Amino acid sequence: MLLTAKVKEMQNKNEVVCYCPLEGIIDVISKKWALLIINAIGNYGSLRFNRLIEELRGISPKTLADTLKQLQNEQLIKRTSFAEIPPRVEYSLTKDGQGLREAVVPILKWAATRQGSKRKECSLAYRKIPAHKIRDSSQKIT
Amino acid sequence: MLLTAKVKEMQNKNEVVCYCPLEGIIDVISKKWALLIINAIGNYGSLRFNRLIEELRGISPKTLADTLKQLQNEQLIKRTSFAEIPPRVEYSLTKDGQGLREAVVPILKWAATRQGSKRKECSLAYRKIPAHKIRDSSQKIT
DNA sequence: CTGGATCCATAACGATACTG
DNA sequence: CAGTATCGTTATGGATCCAG
Repeated sequence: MLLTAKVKEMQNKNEVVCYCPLEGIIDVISKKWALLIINAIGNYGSLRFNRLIEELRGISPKTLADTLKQLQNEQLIKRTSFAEIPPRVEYSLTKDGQGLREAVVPILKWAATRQGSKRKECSLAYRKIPAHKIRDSSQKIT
Repeated sequence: MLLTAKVKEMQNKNEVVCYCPLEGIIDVISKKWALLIINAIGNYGSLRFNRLIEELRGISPKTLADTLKQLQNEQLIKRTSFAEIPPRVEYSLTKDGQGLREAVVPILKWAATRQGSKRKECSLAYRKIPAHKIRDSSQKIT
């Protein structure tokens, strides 16, 4: 049996999962700050630019701006700007963004329990970043 | 209530998941080929170097070698070399590696069903790569 | 056959200063 | 406040040739 035919048959039986949908997304989730940004916004419901700078201790405004734009292009976050003085912009998760935030949890749990992780405490690098904790969205911080 | 205290309380109740275990791992899974390599090996049980080159159409030997080394350091794959002429080396997944392979599936499924994916077929870039299909490990290809 | 060594192009990321 | 502009550093991946 040809490989392609075999794959097709398995796909019909729902035995095959494909990496194709990841195209584009893999470029996003592989970015250093992307998941942390999505999580930070998810933790609070919505966040402003400078608030994100504080949450993601160590990120530069340029990097944050770049990443936010990509996340918008992928429709993972929504940007809402208010015509006020001083200007105000809020970022929140789209439905897709919330979905991604939840889809990542299995990996986190796997990483937490695997053999290689001897760490009990959070590492210094991450302890400085409030956004490294995932909180249930029903328990938003105010 | 202080934020730190709040976090700790939620952690006890298992309501908080932390990104810290990802440190190190995030550098691995974020690499362009890492997930595809793990999946390719998982699809077959074990694979040789040049076989991987074929599966991952487009990867260069250096990139493959580099990535394989990282995956070994993270104990996600195991390298077995046989003292033969010509030399033979086989790569297989460790238990951790299999765990990661499964932990990724939710993200794949999320990506496949989300709004942004209008694609029915696999994109050209991925269609060329046999390893972009996840197969059940009980149905290895021979 | 399995890579190691070398060189190169590009992109990611950061620091800082500045603007509507 | 919410970014942009500019510059520099580093990390990543590819091409090619070579060696045990």
